[in-house]
Amino acid sequence: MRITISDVAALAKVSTATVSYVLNDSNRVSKKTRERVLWAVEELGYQPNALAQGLVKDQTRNIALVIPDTAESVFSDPFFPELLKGIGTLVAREGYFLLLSLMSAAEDFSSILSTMISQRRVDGVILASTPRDSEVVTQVRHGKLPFTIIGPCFLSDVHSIDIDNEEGAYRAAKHLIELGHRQIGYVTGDMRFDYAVQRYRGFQRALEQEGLSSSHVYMGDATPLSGQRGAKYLIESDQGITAIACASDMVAYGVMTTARDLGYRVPADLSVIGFDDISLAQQSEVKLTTIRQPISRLGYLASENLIARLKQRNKKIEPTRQIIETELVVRDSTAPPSNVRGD
Amino acid sequence: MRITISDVAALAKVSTATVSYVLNDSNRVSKKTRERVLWAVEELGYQPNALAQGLVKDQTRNIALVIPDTAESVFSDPFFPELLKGIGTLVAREGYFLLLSLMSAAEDFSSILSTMISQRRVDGVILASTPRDSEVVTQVRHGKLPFTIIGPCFLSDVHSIDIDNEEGAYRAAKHLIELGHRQIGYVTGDMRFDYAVQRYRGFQRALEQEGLSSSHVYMGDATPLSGQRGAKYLIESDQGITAIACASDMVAYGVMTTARDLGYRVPADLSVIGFDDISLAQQSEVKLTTIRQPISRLGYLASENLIARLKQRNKKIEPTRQIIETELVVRDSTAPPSNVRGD
DNA sequence: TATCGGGGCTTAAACGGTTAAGGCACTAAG
DNA sequence: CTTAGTGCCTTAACCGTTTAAGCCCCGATA
Repeated sequence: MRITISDVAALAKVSTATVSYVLNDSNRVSKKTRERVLWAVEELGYQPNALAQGLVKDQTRNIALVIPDTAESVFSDPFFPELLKGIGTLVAREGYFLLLSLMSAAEDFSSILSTMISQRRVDGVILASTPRDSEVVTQVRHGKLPFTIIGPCFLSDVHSIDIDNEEGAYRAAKHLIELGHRQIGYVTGDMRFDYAVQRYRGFQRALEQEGLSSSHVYMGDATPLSGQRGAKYLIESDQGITAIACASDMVAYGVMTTARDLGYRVPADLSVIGFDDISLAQQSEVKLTTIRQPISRLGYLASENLIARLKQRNKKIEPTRQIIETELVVRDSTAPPSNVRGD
Repeated sequence: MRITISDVAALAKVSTATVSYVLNDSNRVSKKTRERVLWAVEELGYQPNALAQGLVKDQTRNIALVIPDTAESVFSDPFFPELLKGIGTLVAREGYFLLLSLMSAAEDFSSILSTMISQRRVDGVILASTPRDSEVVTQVRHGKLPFTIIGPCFLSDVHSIDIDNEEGAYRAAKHLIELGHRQIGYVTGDMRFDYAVQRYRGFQRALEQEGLSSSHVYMGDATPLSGQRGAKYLIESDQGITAIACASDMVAYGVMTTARDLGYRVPADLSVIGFDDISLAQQSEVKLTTIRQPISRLGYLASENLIARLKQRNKKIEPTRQIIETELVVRDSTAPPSNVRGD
């Protein structure tokens, strides 16, 4: 049998109430008694039972991380581990625990999710990489728990945090234009996700602003494979494309390998720019120019937002939508096009 | 306020005990009453509070997944997401929830771990990618909870599951030898982990069995970067190496990129074989020959083992060590060496 | 001296379930 | 007509905490 508060109380020769007061709100107890209690706690190695504590306080100190991604992309993309790192850091520091809920693992995800919420297994929820029109958001909202969304979100009364995808992609395209490129291709991500749509829009805006054609586009799905196909398609369509912007680094990776296979040197014959700045991008033979998004920071801030609200309990905090800026990181995969260089 | 068992009892005009009996052990209640109770449950959308239930039953239905990896490797390696997939599948199916505990996220990991255990937040623990000599194992064992280890483990009274690393690496080397290679290099993983040591031994055994030199070795750390360095080192040492075996696919990836940079074509001038069979390996321009380890299956079986024991409660189950076989997957990155092909 | 105030502890009632034990009504057996 | 047995439900104790309310004692005040 485990050590309970009664064992401590007996050893310290006080009631369980006193022990509890010492442990929670210690200035109500005399110094002498408090020390005796703390000694007993130490002596027995007492730790309060989280369930009993939670039952009376109506809190679990658990936070759910929900990834309702239908695709495998969460798993092949290093996005997820990075995010987890940021979330895990703050959650651990604040004395919370992380309950992981992966859609891909479950036959009936929505029932598992609602079970988790209505059984009160968590105090709050972090929602990441939700596809557009996902009913998961509705469901979580219905659970009446505080929750924070990481990624695009168009609901006004919801706390969310995201990077500026549109602006990021705009900067990427702008960078290529400033290098002198005029025929620029684009390989999209999975357009069922809003981030992919937003990035595509940023690309488009930059090109149209300069009066360039933004029609060299391949619809991909965020995998390296779609990058390979995209590169093949764009290069072989033979419209003199000298640069390809990509919706993600993984896509850019695929683009680069195929470009090389087709005899194009990067960046001499073809400039490639990615989006994300995953660590792999710095380990490829041609270091990828990309748009850095602070993924783990995103996770950190989301947990911070959620935990702050959990601490307040009743006091309402006004819903916020935080947008984190991205950053252009110039490495080796982009250069002026050969005709410009020649001049 | 939430709906409790009393609300259901009131609506169904029975005592809370009856409701509980219906929900748990329904053949003790008359059909008529049972139906009325079930109707009330449905009507109110009642879900039992997990904390209250856990308190009296002394179980949480939470399982901890502990990754005490110090290195970043868990995050850059796709091993982790795959594992999660396997674990998540069974855990969800059995009505458990997954509590994630990542070392890299925590300042004081061991205190977080012991808190989690002694506060009784979980019923059991799955331990993955534990480095050799990690005190985490001791700590978990001290918690007196059932736990299962994924990966190498030399303790006899512990449940563990692993792949046959030694045999896998042996097969990889054997494959190269059978193709006709005689000068074979090896890039190791992070040798602080036993899996890396075991794989290295398998490689060594195969070569020594054939009377070949097993001294062309580069000590890596499981990253693509160390693969790049390893390739450079092995090729430039100029001992006529025609093939390189790698401790992991990520390493093999690095080896291939550098080999190509140095003007070696894969597999014409250099054969490369990996280990893991991660999905990226099939998306590279030269599809990687590798040793497949069923990572997600490993996770699945580990959870299966743990959950089976949780269901038994008191009845002891004899500790087992399961070893899963690996499989050679021949793709495009290996071929006979040019001198042999020439004949 | 009686009253009051307050510090410092304890008592006991929650929290929301489970489950052993008991009670009640009815039927079958002696 | 009692007794025993059985099916079905309820009562109440319990799990391990927290916390409002109460009690006791002591010193200060009137």
